[in-house]
Amino acid sequence: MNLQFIGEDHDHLRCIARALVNAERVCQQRGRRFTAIRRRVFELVWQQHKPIGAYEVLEKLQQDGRAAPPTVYRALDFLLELGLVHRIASLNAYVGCVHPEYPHDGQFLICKSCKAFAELDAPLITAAIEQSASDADFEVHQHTVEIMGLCPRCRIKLA
Amino acid sequence: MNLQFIGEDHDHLRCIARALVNAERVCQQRGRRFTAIRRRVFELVWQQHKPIGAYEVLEKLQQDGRAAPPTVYRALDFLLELGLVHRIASLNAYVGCVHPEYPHDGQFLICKSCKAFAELDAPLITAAIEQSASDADFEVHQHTVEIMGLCPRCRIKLA
DNA sequence: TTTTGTAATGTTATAATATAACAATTGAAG
DNA sequence: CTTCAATTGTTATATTATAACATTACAAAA
Repeated sequence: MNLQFIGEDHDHLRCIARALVNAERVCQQRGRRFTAIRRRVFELVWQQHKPIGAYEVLEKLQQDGRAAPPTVYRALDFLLELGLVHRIASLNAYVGCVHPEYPHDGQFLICKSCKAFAELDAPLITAAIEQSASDADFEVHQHTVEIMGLCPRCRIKLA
Repeated sequence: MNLQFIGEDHDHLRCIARALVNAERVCQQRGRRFTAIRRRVFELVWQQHKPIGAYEVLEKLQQDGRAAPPTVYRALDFLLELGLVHRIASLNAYVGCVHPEYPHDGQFLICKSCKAFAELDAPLITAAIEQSASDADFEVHQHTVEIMGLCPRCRIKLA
């Protein structure tokens, strides 16, 4: 399964709304509370279709009132645990997960120019990783795949 | 091409010596200076077959005399630029590159238990990434692949 | 409905990782 | 030698993340 980069016509309010419904359902299914803070952090991460840093989330959260780093990191940790957001290790940043129905490692295309990202869940990549690991007699628990380059739109713009 | 995990019989002094010769050659070919500090940092990164943090390198460097963070980060940046070491983003740590003959993105198997790593350069993974990116009309510049799990030895030990 | 225990959040401080800015030194090429 | 660029030294600080402990909120038992 494959998510492409979003286009001009993307209805982001609808997109966030759908993500929120998903998140609520996931929390309910797992018996976890989707508290006000968690919801707010989740919305802030989704508000841009770009990776966002924890301290950037914090700043936005502080516009609503007082908040300190642990508040943000706890919420992010919670969302990560439930697979509602992913962490981009190479950027120290976070993105909303597009299909949190089941836990998974995402694979990410990230545009160096506009910072837009797309989440993949490419069986081909996963299979290649499993194959290579198995050749080395290695047992895979988790993988990080972060692909940097130019998104379709920026390729054209910068051509 | 594929590097497996090292075994009991591994002659690490020889291994480091070979790496140093490689590094010297790479520097010479590219007209860059392999200074005392750079050499020392390179040795320290190679001294363990595990990822090492910048501040861990710093501590060891300080055993020789005074040193501050920028010294370490500059040396690491230099070595990264020449492809003599790789950075493991998910660990904020560094590893020696096993085949610095040409610049490349490594792919890494990292044991959660003993922290040993193996560097892959698996065409299958690279091809899968290229394919997936191309499907999304994305132009790949660089990729990060970090696979966490259990190495062969720890699989047995923990079984 | 009070009690009570756990989960969640608040708060302060600090750890861990990384870079900026500028001064001093070194070393190779002219 | 001189001079210029690369390298290193030094101090300060930015950025990312967590520890530790106090307080609050909430759901379920009594």
